[in-house]
Amino acid sequence: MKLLLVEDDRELATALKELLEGEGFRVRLALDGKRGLDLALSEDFDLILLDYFLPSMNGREFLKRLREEGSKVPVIAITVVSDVKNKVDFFQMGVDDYITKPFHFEELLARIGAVLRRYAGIEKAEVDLETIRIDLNRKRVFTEKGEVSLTSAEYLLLEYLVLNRGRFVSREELLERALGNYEAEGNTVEVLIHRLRRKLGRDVIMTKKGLGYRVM
Amino acid sequence: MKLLLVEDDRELATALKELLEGEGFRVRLALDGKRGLDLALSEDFDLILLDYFLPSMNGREFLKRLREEGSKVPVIAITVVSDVKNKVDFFQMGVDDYITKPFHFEELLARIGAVLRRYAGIEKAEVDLETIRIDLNRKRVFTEKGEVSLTSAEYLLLEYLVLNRGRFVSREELLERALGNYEAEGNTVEVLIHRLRRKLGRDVIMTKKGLGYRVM
DNA sequence: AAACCAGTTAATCTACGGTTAAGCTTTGGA
DNA sequence: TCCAAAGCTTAACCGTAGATTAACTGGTTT
Repeated sequence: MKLLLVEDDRELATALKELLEGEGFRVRLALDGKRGLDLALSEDFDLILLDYFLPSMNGREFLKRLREEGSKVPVIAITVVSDVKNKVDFFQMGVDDYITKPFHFEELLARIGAVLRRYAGIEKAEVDLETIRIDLNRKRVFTEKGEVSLTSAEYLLLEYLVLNRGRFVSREELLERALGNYEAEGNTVEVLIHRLRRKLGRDVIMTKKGLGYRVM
Repeated sequence: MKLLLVEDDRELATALKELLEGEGFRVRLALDGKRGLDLALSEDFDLILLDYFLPSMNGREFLKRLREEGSKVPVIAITVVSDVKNKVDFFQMGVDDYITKPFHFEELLARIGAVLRRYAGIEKAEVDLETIRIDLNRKRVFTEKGEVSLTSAEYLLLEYLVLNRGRFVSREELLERALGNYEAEGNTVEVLIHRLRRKLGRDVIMTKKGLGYRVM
């Protein structure tokens, strides 16, 4: 397993590198964003660990360029504070997972393991419903008519419903758990459900007044 | 409400403790798994918050030992992995809920509330009657012909009758306890019973004049 | 700076489902 | 076997949860 660690704090970087190598990973180190990007594009890595607040090039910029070049390498972002408004913003950038500093090394290992497993396809990767099929790894959704393109929020909502299929999920739970929005206000969920139904068909998601939404 | 917080990160632990105490909980703190387990087994707690990645004893081990000793205290796991595979594992280990770091305090509060409520209530599972089967967790009802869709009020009525099966329940009791309507007026219950009978079959709910309704 | 995209908000519309009402049927005591 | 009271059935009513549509906003792209 070949990892790329992009981290400007030399001390932390070398410490992490050694620890990861102790776990059997091969680790390349880049002390700034530009070099990191060059490396990421010129070599094949299984995973990139990216400090999100690099002085030279921040994580957002890094990710944008990386994805523009067509790279699909999974990325775990290292952030300082969870100042991200909600999950949508974050995952929209193409991050697979994130961890907040300071963290325990075990936590990082667990996340690396989870992401790698996800990408290796060891995890259950697909869910087949009556009329739709969902690729959980690639985050793609297919109907009888072919693939449909969902926005981030639409996808998160659908995924949550599918992973909890069989039971009714309340609007509040969807807002909080699926979208990560804790100041539940407004009818966002209703609008997103409506859009999902338009794309997937009317009968994939059912409503029960007072209980919430259910798939299947 | 007495909580046990098992968390080795001293900073996070004390912060959480204070926040929880601010919410009116009594909180005991254990900074490692062994001490946590001792406490859990020697005192009565309403709920345990367990960091799943303790250095000394991990969550799995903790839970195994806890349950081996016969404790039925509900446990909320604090974890960093967020994949579904583990969700199943967790619940198999006897975890009631879990929350992934980093989390908002409000979310933790919500989950604590949910678990406590669940435990305060009647134990729920599945009830099999002669002709119908009821999944109390998912609020779903099946007859020989397949699933029937009940409205909220219909379901509440049926659930109450089933949980009190064998005895006659008066119209007033149903209205007040099952539906929560304390200004008993009109014949709502009769209409709902009628609709239930139409959906479930005539012989599931029987009437005794002057006494009320009964499910066997 | 104009156009675009995606999530949220706001305003309006719809219909679900609990309630009411009115007439019908069954029960069981005299 | 009568007949009131209790319960059943049906249809209509209507408030509100949810659906729908369009406009808004902040960020990003051209």
